[in-house]
Amino acid sequence: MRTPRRSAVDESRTRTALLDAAQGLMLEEGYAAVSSRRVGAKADMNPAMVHYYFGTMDGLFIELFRRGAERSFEQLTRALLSAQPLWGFWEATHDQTSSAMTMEFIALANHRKAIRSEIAGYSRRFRQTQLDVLSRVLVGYGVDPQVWPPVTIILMMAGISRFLLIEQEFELDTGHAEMIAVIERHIRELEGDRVLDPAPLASRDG
Amino acid sequence: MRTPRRSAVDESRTRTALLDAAQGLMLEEGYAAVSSRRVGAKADMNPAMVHYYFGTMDGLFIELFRRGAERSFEQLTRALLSAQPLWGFWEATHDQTSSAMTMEFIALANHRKAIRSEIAGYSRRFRQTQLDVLSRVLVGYGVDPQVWPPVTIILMMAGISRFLLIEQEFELDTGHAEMIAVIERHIRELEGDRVLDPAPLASRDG
DNA sequence: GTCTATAGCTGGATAGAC
DNA sequence: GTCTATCCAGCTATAGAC
Repeated sequence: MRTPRRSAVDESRTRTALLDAAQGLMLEEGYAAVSSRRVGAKADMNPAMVHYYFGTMDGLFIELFRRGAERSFEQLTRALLSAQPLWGFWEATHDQTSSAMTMEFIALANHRKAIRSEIAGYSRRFRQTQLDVLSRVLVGYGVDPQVWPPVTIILMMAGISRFLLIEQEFELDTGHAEMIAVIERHIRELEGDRVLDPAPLASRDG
Repeated sequence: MRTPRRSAVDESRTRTALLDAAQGLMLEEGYAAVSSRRVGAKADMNPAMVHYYFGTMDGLFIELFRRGAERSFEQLTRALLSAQPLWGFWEATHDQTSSAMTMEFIALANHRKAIRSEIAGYSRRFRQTQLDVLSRVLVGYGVDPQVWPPVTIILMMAGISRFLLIEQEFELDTGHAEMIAVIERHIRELEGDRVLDPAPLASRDG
């Protein structure tokens, strides 16, 4: 009997507007801009609403993190279950918004301990899912796990992708095209050309 | 006739103590903990000293960033000019303190524009130096630049290293050992076993 | 160079009216 | 659910004594 995932208050339009406002501020000006007053102003609402819906600012941050994480997890799952899981995963790691939010939360975690454990928990879950699916996929492609353990391929793609995204925010792009080309060459060797919007398998031949 | 690099005020003990205090706070509690009051308290000094030495908080942050960047640059140069430049570079990317500070400054840059251009400028300089040296080195090792352009090797090592460091701060280490093993296996193929504290070439048979 | 004092602002949180 | 009013804390920055 845990807390129900969705209470009445979770679905309120006001609540969603506050989360949206907080996310906007975080992306545009960093987490330090996310104050109850500024969130209220951006959502055209009274600052006191933040406390009514989330209690404390920590509460707001945690709910915002969870909302984003759940969305990313759905995106990840869809990517991994598609016909080209490697391509899907690689593209999922490019999500600019999600990556920028993650960076802010990582910085936040330094002085908000509740955020820290939230991030750690979700990260474990993400990694496990990636590993479960891609381990099977890579073995299927004939990649020798002694030479390239699946987890290293995941860490490489995730790490490089995030690094490039961060650099992009500073208008640095030296070598980015070459880096992407090298990675995609390897993906292509395993999984063929990227097929955009591939038809679901079930619909083939009706 | 630009501003001289080192004025009298630059070498003051007080100034150094303030920078040290700011750095400590930043690492322990994140950039948001770096206020003139807290820096003053940590350095056992009056908060007004911060404004005397740095003018504004932005001034403090910029000087702190530069001090760290200069130190890292010296470390990088030493690593690249050593007998095993690839090993040296790889190890330089592991600097926990430097990486954590960089993360904080990246987050800061989101709402402090002066920081943003400071980071971009130094990053370009770092990348250029890495590229100049490692391009020659890798060609010397016989790495085909058509298949593995030097810049991709740099980006891979830097990106992966930072990713692992971030995860470590959240007590995540799944696959880290395997990832490091794979990278070091490749470095070893090019540059042999790591020789710790190698004697300078000049002293051999000297 | 160092300190006190203080102006002026922004923020978190709550009580209580409606 | 929403809003007003308010308390208290912490912050930057400056003026001016020593």
